[in-house]
Amino acid sequence: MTEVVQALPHPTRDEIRIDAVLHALADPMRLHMVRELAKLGEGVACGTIELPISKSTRTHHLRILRDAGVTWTVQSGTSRITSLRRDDLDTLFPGLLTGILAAKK
Amino acid sequence: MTEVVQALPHPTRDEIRIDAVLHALADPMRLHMVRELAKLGEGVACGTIELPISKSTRTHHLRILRDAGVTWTVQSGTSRITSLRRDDLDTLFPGLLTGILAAKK
DNA sequence: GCCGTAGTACGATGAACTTCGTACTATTAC
DNA sequence: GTAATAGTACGAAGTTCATCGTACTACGGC
Repeated sequence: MTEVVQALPHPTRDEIRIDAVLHALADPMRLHMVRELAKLGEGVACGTIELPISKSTRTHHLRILRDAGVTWTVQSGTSRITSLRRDDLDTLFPGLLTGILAAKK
Repeated sequence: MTEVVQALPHPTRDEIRIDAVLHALADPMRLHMVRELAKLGEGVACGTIELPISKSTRTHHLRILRDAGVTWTVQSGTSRITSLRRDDLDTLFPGLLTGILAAKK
C-alpha cells in the first residue's frame, strides 16, 4: 500500500499558544522553512526544502514547528509530508502569518 | 526644564528585520510588555508595567525591544517613555501585531 | 548642597537551545 | 532477503540567553 497515512502528535487548535508559535518562528532556519512552505503551497516532503543543516537538525526544527502548532505533518511511506496550518493560525492570530510573509527577506 | 527629550539609538524603519522582531517577541516577558504597551495606547514610563523581574532585567528586555525596532523610547527627565512602533510595524509586517494581540492570553 | 528616584552598565550564573554525528527504525525497490 | 532511502532518537559540545546583584549616572525636589 502506498496510501498509508499515519498521524503524529499535534496540538489541537485551542492548544496552540502564541508563546510557542513565536518561539518557533524566532529561529532563522525555521522561519525559512515556514516561508518555503507558504510559497510551495501544499504539503511537502521534509527533505525538499534546502537548508545548510544536517538531517538531524532539520528533524529537530520540524518537531518544534509541529509541537508549536505551526505545521502539520503526516507520515506517508518513508516520507513525512509537512504543511502549514494556515487555517488554524489565521483563525487564532489573524494577520500574523500574512505579516511575517510580507517581510522583505 | 521638564521638556527635555533626548534621543536614543533606534533602527530606522528599513533597518528593522523580521528575525529580530520575532526574536524580541518570542520571550514571554517581552510579549507581555508589548501587550501592555498596546493596551495602554500612548507612551509609558518603563517602570509602569508590572513584571516579576528585577530592574536590570527589565532594562535588558526594553533594550532588545528597542534594538529590534518594536518600541520607541525617549528620555524625559529621569524617566524613559516607551511606546510601540505601530506605524512602522504595520507598514513592514501588516497584520503581525494585530495577530499577536488577538491571541487568547 | 543633599537625597531620592529612574534607570543603565557590567560581570556572573545557570538554563535553554542549536548543532552535530552516530546508531537506529521503517518502508520501498530489486 | 538485501540494499537503499527517509527520517528519528540520543548524547555531546558550544553558544546564546534570561536573570540577578551591585555599582554607577543623571535628573528633580528640598
